[in-house]
Amino acid sequence: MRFSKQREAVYRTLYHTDIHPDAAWIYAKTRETEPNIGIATVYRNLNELVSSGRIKRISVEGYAERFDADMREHGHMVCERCGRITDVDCGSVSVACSVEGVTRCEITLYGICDECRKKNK
Amino acid sequence: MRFSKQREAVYRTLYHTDIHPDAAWIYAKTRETEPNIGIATVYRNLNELVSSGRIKRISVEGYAERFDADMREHGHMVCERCGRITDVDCGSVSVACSVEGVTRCEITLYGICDECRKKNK
DNA sequence: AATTATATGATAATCTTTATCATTTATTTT
DNA sequence: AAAATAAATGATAAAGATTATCATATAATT
Repeated sequence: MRFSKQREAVYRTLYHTDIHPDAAWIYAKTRETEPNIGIATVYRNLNELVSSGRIKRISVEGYAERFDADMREHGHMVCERCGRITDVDCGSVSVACSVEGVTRCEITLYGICDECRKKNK
Repeated sequence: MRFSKQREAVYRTLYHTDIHPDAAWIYAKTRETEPNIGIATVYRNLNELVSSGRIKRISVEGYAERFDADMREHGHMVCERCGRITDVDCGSVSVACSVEGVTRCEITLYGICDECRKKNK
């Protein structure tokens, strides 16, 4: 796999955020430094970065697919009100439900995040 | 919430399968007993059944949203080759990574299912 | 420098899901 | 039981997300 200017840029965009963005956000953000990049290139590179194990795809109910460049083992907490995703340490858990043939374990918590809880109280 | 013939039919279709199907499958299947039901009605009812806590929505990478009428606590194993979803007992796990504000915990394992492993050996 | 392979950007196409709206079905009220 | 109200339906348009296509551009190899 060649590391083109565009692939580099997409990766860098994702690497420098912790908001677990979707492709549209990554596209807009990457355009700030790479103004001619096309949306297809963003999707293409996200897919290739996922295939090559450099980033993770996160599937969340009710939202477009989101991405994460943090490859350390961790879970996600999805706010059902604002959609924000925050990292959760679930390191020890994946072992507990290991099954034959499993390559990875995704743990996703749904609920209301700190920010949203504060707003409503 | 009123339980119309159509809502009943959609629910029954889902209740009687363990393949964790998507809306298109549920639509086709429900049409066998309810030949005039429209796809919009299927989506509408799936959403309402989810909201009212009668069924679960399952978000899986690379597939349309899928649904499950089994409300007992369990995890899912998604086959990366054939897309099949099978149930996994993870009952004790959700407690282990509880976080403030969390309402539910989804555990999804990705890997290669039994069937697919057999085929390749 | 010529050849080959890979990546790009624009855009069309596809797939999934939701919105709209006139009609139908069910429930309440009179 | 008829009229009035509320909710659900089905057809289809619209929206949103993602992939496919393809001519062009860029990089690697010979």
